[in-house]
Amino acid sequence: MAELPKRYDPKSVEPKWYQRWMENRDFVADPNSSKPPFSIVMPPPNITGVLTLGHVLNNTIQDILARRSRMRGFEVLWLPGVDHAGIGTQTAVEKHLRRTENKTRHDLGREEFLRRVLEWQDKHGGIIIEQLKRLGCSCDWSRERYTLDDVYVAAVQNVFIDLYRKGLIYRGRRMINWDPAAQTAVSDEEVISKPQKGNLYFVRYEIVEEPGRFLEVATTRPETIMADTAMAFHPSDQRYADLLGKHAWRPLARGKIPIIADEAIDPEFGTGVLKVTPAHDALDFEIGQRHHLAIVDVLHPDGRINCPAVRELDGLDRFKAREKAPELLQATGALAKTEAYENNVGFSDRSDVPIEPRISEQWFLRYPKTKEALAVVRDHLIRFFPPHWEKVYARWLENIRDWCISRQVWWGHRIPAWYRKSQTVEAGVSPANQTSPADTAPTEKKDIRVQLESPGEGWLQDPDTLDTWFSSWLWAYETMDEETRKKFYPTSALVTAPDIIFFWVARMIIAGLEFKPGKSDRVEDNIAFRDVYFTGLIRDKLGRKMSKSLGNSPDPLELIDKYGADGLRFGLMRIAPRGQDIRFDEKQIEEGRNFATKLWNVARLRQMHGPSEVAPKIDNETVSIYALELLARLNETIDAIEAAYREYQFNTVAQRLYDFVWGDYCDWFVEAAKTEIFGSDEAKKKSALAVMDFVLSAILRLLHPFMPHITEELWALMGFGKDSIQFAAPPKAIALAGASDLAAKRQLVSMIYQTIQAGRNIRAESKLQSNRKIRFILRTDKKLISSQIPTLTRLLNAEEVELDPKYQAPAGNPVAVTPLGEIFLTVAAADRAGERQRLDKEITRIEVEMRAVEEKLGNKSFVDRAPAAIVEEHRQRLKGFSVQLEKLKHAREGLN
RNA sequence: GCGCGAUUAGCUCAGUGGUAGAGCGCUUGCUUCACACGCAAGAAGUCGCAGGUUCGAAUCCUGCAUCGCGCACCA
Repeated sequence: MAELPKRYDPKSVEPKWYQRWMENRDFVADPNSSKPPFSIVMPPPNITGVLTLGHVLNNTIQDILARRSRMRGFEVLWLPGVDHAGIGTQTAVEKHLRRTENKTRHDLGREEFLRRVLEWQDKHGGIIIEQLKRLGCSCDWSRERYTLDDVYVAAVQNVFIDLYRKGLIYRGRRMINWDPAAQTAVSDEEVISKPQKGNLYFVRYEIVEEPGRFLEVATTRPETIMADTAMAFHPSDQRYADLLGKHAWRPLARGKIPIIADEAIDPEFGTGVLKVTPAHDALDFEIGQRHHLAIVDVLHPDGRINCPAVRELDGLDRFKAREKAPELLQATGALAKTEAYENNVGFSDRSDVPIEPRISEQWFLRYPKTKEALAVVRDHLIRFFPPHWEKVYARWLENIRDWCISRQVWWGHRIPAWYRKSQTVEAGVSPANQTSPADTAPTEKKDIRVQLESPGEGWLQDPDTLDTWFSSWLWAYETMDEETRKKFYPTSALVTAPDIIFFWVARMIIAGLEFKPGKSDRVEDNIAFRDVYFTGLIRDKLGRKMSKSLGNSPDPLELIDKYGADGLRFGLMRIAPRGQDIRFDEKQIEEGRNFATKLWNVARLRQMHGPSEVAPKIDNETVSIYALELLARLNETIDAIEAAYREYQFNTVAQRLYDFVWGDYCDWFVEAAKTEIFGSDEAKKKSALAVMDFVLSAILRLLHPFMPHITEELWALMGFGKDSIQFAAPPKAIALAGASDLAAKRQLVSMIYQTIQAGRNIRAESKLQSNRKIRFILRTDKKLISSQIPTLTRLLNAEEVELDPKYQAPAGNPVAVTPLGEIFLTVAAADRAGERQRLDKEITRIEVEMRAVEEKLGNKSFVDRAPAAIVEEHRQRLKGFSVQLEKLKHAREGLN
């Protein structure tokens, strides 16, 4: 075996192994396998997206689950794919079009525009898939799916048709959220409310029946006054009771509007009077319905004012009009006053512009199976990690409203509905200046056909497409063919960010329950997944969300170049507490890289002492006490890791492995074992190397899910297995109970290690240079120790450690009290004053601790009521302290 | 307004009733035969505040404060 280079080089190792894994088809899932199934479907990233740290977090976790399951003997399917992202992709292409050709999609026409999107997709699509491969993701790429695959499109359309026939999908004119930038309807979930600074305008409306008397109204939207069709106050509001049934003059687009009373008005707000604008506000719309008010729409779909009656405002952008309207009111004396005001405004998640509430004819879904969806989570047929998301989920389902599923974009799944040619197909663009109340009842018109194929001559297809999430909600099973589904559905786990709990997770649960893709009709066979793990959000060092505009989002590919995929994965996982937001700091990735180097080097050390054994045998009886301690700790680590995995606590797994490898293995065991490795006793040397091999092999297997490349490389280099580590069984705790005096031996090791630390401490405190070889004297009555002197000498970096049970220390000799006895530093030059100070400090510390323990033991309640073991522990500590104190005080006296 | 989460060392975070922890940063010493992406030692915390339960609280309960998130309201 060639000597390993000093540093691990991920750049050459990582691509090499990934390529080999692909060539061997190691990630390909076999639906006919006799192994038990484990399956995950990847939350599909946008096809034209690029890898973000969020993706890294997400997919590393999925890869860990997949790889661990593969090692544990499961047939693993990790199904990857991409999403067409309707509005997102269309917007990107439109922007590009505007910049390069100064054209809109309407200039090109639907067919040409879609051709351009495909072009765009060819150019930018698939990048993220290659990036996921760089990360080491063990997806079954042969099954990569796309939400616009032919079969998938057909499935989505069939689901639409099915739900329409069941009466759950309907078309209706209703108040929806309109995105004036993207010019499409969006769902409630796509609206984000943000506080917005603006003005509150107090406008006076003259009473028609009582000229000279005015009703004053506070409004934030003076530009919609032309659409007012009533004035309203609370029925119990005595201030205005006498005006009920009278009329007011609308100050812009002057006209008579009725004065009404409605429970929905808050008398406390503003003047207690509301101007009712049914076309442009959801609450006003409801009031309008109750009072059969006319609906006047004064906005174009792009947000410009549509009101020829007021020439000054007509055609103005809504925000310009909001400034202009008060000026007009001012001129006629209708503006009483203006106050600065901050309120919450709904913004489009997509285009980040204020949403316009708007009446529009759209397709809606009345959610099926909401009660069942609540039940499967409440009864833990599906488990959420961390569980507090169950409440968020339940709240959403309990207050669920119908889902507006049609989008006025061209890129996406075309709605399989057909209209007779004679009928105007408006599709979301509602005619302006309606004068009659909208029909909000589900429409079931005779001249609509919902089916895949055109009914024939004279029929036009609905121009709209479906909400992207209306295709995503089938992702858990429509990505699988029947054979695959039989083996792998329901999926085992879902790993996702919590911000799509409503968009995706909840809807997938509903889809599973409604469409029953499982092998039987039982609920258990149809829920989309068993466990849902919600990751945290990755924030920057200052706690801000990562965003393109802030430029605070590091490029994961650069991080991979710098630290290796394994370093990035491990570093990130170690700081990602379950379901808590993560503050990202590149330092943490550096630590991941350093850890990889540490692992590499300890393997390098081992490899310098000859070839490893493939299956090293450990003899509990002949093995050194340090080895026994290490093996016991390995067992503890394995147990802790198992428990952490069960709770999806990946940071705990990573931390335990880090501590075990760096601390227990490298810092303590390997250093102690060097006595034997460099010693002349061949049997002991062999035994020490076998333990090194045994534990290193276990370490590699435990680490493989987190750091797949370096572990595979070392597995091969060390010759621990002929086959890939990917399918090696994870280590199990080994039986140590048989080892004689295990507890006593472990205690001895602990005492030795504590003595070493004490010795190192007095050396450092005595200001002796680390590289200076010095003599220690250990005063102890423990006979066992003599055989451990070489190890003590090595770990103390001493010239010699002398064992002298009767040593009489000269005055001023540095000393530390340890569980083994006292350890002395024999240095003539030791600084007496410094040593005095050190001892005083130590004495004070122990006295303080002692007093606390004494106090506790003096408390009768404690002695009577605390568990006996704990009381005994305190007694032991007290005894230890007094012995220690006596010795330290003795040493201190010698210094006077 | 309702709900959820957070508050522990300078920073990022572990720690679910019994001696306050890690990594980074900082200080000191070291190129010692795997590793300076390293080794060794050290300093550093009234565990947000106030009550309560308990022999004993960072940990359990109540209230409050601050920060963040979600939902509702948003004239």
